[in-house]
Amino acid sequence: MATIKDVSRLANVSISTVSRVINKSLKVSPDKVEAVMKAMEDLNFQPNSFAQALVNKKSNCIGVLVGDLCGGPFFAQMMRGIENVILPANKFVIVMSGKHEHDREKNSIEALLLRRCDALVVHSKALSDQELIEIARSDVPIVFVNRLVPTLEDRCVWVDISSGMETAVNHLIKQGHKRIAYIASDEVNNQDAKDRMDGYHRALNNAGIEFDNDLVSLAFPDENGGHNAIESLLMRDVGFTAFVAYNDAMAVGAVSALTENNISVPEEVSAIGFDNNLITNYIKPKLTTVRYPIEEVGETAAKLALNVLYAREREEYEERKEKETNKSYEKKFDLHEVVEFTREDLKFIPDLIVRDSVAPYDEAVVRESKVKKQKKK
Amino acid sequence: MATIKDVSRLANVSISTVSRVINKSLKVSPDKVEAVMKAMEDLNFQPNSFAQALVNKKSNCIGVLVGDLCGGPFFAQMMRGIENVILPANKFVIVMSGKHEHDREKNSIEALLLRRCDALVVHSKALSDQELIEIARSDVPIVFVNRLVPTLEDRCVWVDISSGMETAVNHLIKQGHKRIAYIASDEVNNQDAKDRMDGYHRALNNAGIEFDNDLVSLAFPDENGGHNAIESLLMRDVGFTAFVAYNDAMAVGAVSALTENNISVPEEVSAIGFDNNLITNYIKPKLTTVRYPIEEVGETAAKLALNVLYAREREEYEERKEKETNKSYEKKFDLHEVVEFTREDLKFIPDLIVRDSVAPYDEAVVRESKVKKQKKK
DNA sequence: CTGTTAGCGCATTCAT
DNA sequence: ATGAATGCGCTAACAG
Repeated sequence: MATIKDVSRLANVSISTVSRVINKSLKVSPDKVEAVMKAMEDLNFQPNSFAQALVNKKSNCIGVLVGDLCGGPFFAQMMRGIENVILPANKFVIVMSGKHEHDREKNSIEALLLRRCDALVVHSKALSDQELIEIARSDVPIVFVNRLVPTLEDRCVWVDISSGMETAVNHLIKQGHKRIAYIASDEVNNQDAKDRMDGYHRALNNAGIEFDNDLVSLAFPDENGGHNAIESLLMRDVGFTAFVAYNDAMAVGAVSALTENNISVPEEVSAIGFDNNLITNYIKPKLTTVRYPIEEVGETAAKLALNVLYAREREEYEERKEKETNKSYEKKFDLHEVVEFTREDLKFIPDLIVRDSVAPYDEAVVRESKVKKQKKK
Repeated sequence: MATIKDVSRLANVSISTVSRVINKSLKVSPDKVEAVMKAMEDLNFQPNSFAQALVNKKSNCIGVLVGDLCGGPFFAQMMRGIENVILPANKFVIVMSGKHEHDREKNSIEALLLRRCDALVVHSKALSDQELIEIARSDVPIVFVNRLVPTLEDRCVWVDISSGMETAVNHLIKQGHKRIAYIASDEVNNQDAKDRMDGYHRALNNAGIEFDNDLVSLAFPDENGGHNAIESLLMRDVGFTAFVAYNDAMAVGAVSALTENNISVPEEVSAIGFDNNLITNYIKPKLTTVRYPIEEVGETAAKLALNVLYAREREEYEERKEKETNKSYEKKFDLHEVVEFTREDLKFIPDLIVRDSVAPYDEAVVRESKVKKQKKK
């Protein structure tokens, strides 16, 4: 590996001159520039990123903590969003996965910090608000994803889950439905579950529809759970013309349970899932669902992280400018525009993916419907 | 950020002593060790990884080039396999995505090399064998995934796709099927397509079943393609009791086309997909399919990369040992066991995931079957 | 066992 | 505009 020294020798200049042409930090006479360029070319010179990092005190790396890249497409999409922003900014991405385990998340963040990442994008589920606040005191800018940490709201990019659920229920209401069941997760204390339930309540409220606890059916949040939840709903004989589900897996199970009971979707019962899993597009009928704008979340988080970083660089620049004799620090600092993010910019509302599993409320159909009379076989 | 110097001052020792306790490279008297430890604790000292990397000429990072983390679960699973190996080895993972674009793949590899990664795991689709061979001449160990590069076979971890297809067809043959259709991709020149077709041929051959070109139906490799392929097969009126598909999406489309034609799966027609997509488990009947052992591939690739690295470190060690006065280099080099990989270790055979879409061949059913008489409506 | 010293490759200041 | 010299934080050779 050729070094700056080799280049300087070949180009018959000092290493400082070489450094100058690399960084375009100061004027160098055209002929020397050319000589240096040629030498770099000939030697296939690449600056040693560690030496640069050591002296510049920055690594040009953005650290990302994810849950598990394999836990569905979620993190993969987030990563894509992050990359979309980081790579054009000429920085690298280092990923670590915390698997939602407390110690692993903690260690990973420490490791990322140790690597002197310029900024961190963190998706933490296992660490407490207090711990995150502690971590955020670090010198390096940290941004949190999918979480709203108190006192750090301007560092949090999150998705308003409850609004997503509200949108789904509203959609059904607009189609004329009033008896809207909720196929819910039985992990009731989970924040996600609470948020969704909130959304469900709010939509009903706003439409002046009274909440009926009989329409809520709890089960484990997977396909079987959805299946069972519908069975239990049918047994209750409560009558409903539509449902929203906690997630797509439950919705799929619910639809298949309805089909088995000869209840057609969407003719007799409209269905809406949540998450926009791939499956939703493959089953019949294609499932209307609610989509997290995950990629956008990733992009925004990355942008925010970059901006906090840029802002700090500016601060540091101003500081030095005051204290020292006015030098051309702009060049060294390579100052970037910093844009302001409002609370609204950092908050995402899931959108409805309209497919085939919702039909308008139809009095005639309901009269004939098997839903009410159906008993579990 | 505290430095080694701060620690040495606080502990009243020299920086070398501190360095020694950090790296456990030489014996240090217990009392000093304790003092240093305490000082490190107090100052919350973390060695600067760049300074270390600069002087050690290694980064403790493994670079990974993937296609696109979002292109399905493929790369995510591969990453998990890689992480399973790299993290316990106390190294980091840097990922870049090449998106299967020639220039992007090339740039990403260069960037990874520039970062002085200790080793690279590369999944390249867009670069030519020649380019990969060129790249592999680099000082840093490079391992290729899902590709068999000529002359670099011992650096390639790959999946024997054609054997996977063979297994699938064999499974059907063992169930007594003889008229086995192949729902194939129309991208016939694609290497993947060729491999699968090979497997199909081989299985038939070994079972003494004559290849019938009428049983092969080409279409675009997605759900609709599978749908159309079945339609076209039915129009041909050739008669078949089972099919294998190029991928799961096609299989799903094919199954839905059969259902629409009142042909039941698996009673009248057995079906096998390929890839083990999540969907396969969600449709009715659950789809028997062929699974790439992607995670294992990732693990093996990572292990191989690590081993090549360890082997080089050993070489370098031996070299220095000869030339120089016998010092305790083992400590610096921290030599690792290097295990041999045989060709077989690097080659993976996909396995069959048996689900509900395959039934034994049944003469009686076939007599009644609508398959032969069916025409496109 | 331990402290002193000399780089690793680069950016930057200080002279010129 | 340019070269010489200094130091970033650390490891390792050298000399006690």
